[in-house]
Amino acid sequence: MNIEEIARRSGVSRSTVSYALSGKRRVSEVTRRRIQAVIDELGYRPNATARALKEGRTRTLGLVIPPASQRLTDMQLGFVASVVDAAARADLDVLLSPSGGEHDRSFERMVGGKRVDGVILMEIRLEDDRVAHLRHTRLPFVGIGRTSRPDEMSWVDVDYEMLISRCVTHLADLGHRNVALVNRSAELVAAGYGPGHRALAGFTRTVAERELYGVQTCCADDAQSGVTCVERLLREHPDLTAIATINEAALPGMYRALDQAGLSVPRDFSLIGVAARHWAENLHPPLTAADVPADELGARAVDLLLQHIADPDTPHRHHLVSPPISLRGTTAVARPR
Amino acid sequence: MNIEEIARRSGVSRSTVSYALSGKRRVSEVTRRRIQAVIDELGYRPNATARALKEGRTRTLGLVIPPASQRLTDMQLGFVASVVDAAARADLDVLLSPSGGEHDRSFERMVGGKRVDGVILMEIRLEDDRVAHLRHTRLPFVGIGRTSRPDEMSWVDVDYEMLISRCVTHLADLGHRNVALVNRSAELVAAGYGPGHRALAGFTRTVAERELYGVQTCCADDAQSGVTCVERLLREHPDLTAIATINEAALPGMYRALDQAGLSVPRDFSLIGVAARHWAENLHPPLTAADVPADELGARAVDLLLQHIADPDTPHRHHLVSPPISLRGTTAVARPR
DNA sequence: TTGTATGCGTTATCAG
DNA sequence: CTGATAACGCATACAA
Repeated sequence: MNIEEIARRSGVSRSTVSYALSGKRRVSEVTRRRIQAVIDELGYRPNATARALKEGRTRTLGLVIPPASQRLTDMQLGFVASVVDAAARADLDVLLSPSGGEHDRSFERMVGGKRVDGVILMEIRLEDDRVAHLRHTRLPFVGIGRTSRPDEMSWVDVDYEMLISRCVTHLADLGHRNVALVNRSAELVAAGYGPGHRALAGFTRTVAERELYGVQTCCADDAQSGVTCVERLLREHPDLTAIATINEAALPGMYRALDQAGLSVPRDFSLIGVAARHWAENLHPPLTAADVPADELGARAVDLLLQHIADPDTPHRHHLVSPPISLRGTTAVARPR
Repeated sequence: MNIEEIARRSGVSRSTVSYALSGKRRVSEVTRRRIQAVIDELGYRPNATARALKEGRTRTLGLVIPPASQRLTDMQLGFVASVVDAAARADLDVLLSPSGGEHDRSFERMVGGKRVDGVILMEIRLEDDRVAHLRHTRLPFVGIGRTSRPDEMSWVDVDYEMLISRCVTHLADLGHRNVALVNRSAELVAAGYGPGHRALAGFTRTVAERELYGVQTCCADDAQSGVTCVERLLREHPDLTAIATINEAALPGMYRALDQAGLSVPRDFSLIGVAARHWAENLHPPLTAADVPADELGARAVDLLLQHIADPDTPHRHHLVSPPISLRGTTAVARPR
């Protein structure tokens, strides 16, 4: 059933039906009523595809997420949820593209096929082919995360460098002299994943400033890796009294390893990090952490994207958040092991 | 840039370009080469919207998820990931609709606007308006979950009744006589959420069969609620020695409450449940649980949906899984408190 | 082996 | 206030 059918049954032309629906030109009250009655009776809804073809826009946003195979972190899930939510508030749908590498089929379909009016890109690398590609196509897009050239695009991001710096400062203030950074996976960091690099930069800088002894290690994004990673750290660096981390997924394992090493948190060992609030609160004891406002970032990303869609010449804008550290149960004054 | 432009620049007609691309009729090698060269040079990709309008299908699957505001459980996230993955393998995209209630705008857009070739429905209630609506529109759909009339649709589901029954049996075998069921949220159960009702049925039945004392309670889907819920259970039912649950999100809080009550798991108190494997393994100690194979279910749902799309008259099919309980660290022989 | 013409369902312009 | 009609970009039946 299409607009033609409604028109016929209402005894009017297709254009009148269209205008009755859109309100873009006056339609007499009686015919409007008659049309509406037919529409209600048949349950007619305009075909979105035909409309998109005619209007040149799909009323759809693309969301590029990390490949589904690797489980999304709680923070990433928060981004997805808030993007979908914000889009729904603007009556827009969200098309998902699970694409990590550069020449991904679903990404290509979405962008090349003009399936969306704009794209939100997650898990951006310092050098990211997808960014180059999107810039070239002139399709509006916004990053949750940024490349090494911040001015080339609009983005929202978490200031990992600042946050890890604050974490180290907090540990130093508590008297910790030997601290470690547990980063994201080696693959991710090797691929130029921004947060990994920026966290390391913040760690290195602050360790130097406070004249601490610092060690950095990568760790795969899962609990088991968290266990082995912390076991190794404790073994190879017996003086360690604190860990800072940006690796949410490894945290449960890190807790477990500390527990099994007979170290009580925070009495014997301090733990601090950057994480989604729910994640931090759900750990036991709850993690002292900079709570990333995933909701706000996702909503902001959608806002920025909508601006670019409305006016492609909108200058690039950026939104860098550095939420304060919420003191919970996992940091305390240093105590030699 | 469109197919017309490619045709002009290649000195052929639009249809020849189209056929060169689709391979649906012979095109001489030379012209094919020439066309391909132009396409490569301009980076042309057929417009997906126009193609969808012409072909009458969108190459897109709709995935209806619980409203993003309420955080998805790990299991639900697993479903989403596996659906997206399976769809990508079939070169299909996934459109997300965060819709809980009946008259949701995004759901209506997706279904009424014919934006998708088929729908996968999550978090189905025993009586679900969306199911009725989809049946009425004759749009192919598959449930992850099922209504009270299993034969009215195709679905995949977890046999919560069976699984909770097995959990209770396991507890009874260990000598537990006073056990509790921690269900999903009261709102969800009141709304007729299937797993909540079926878990309760399995619990009630098995408690009776084994002549145990059983108590059931709802609990909101978050850690804090898990804490208060277990605190209350321990207070009001001092003889309780074990809990079975299907509430993933509450589990961290349940652990915490037991810990704070001075009860060591599993020595003083047993805990068992139904959960995604990663979730169970990440808890500390790892939860003895029936591991829901979210990946398999999501992939199966896509399979079923593709069959219905290919042939709308395919009879309804069902896939009910009841994975075995993985013994981990949280159940032991009953010890009176 | 290739070209022409039609229609998918809308919206919007032009005419009345 | 309303109707006829031309696009939107593509795929395909029909001609040649």
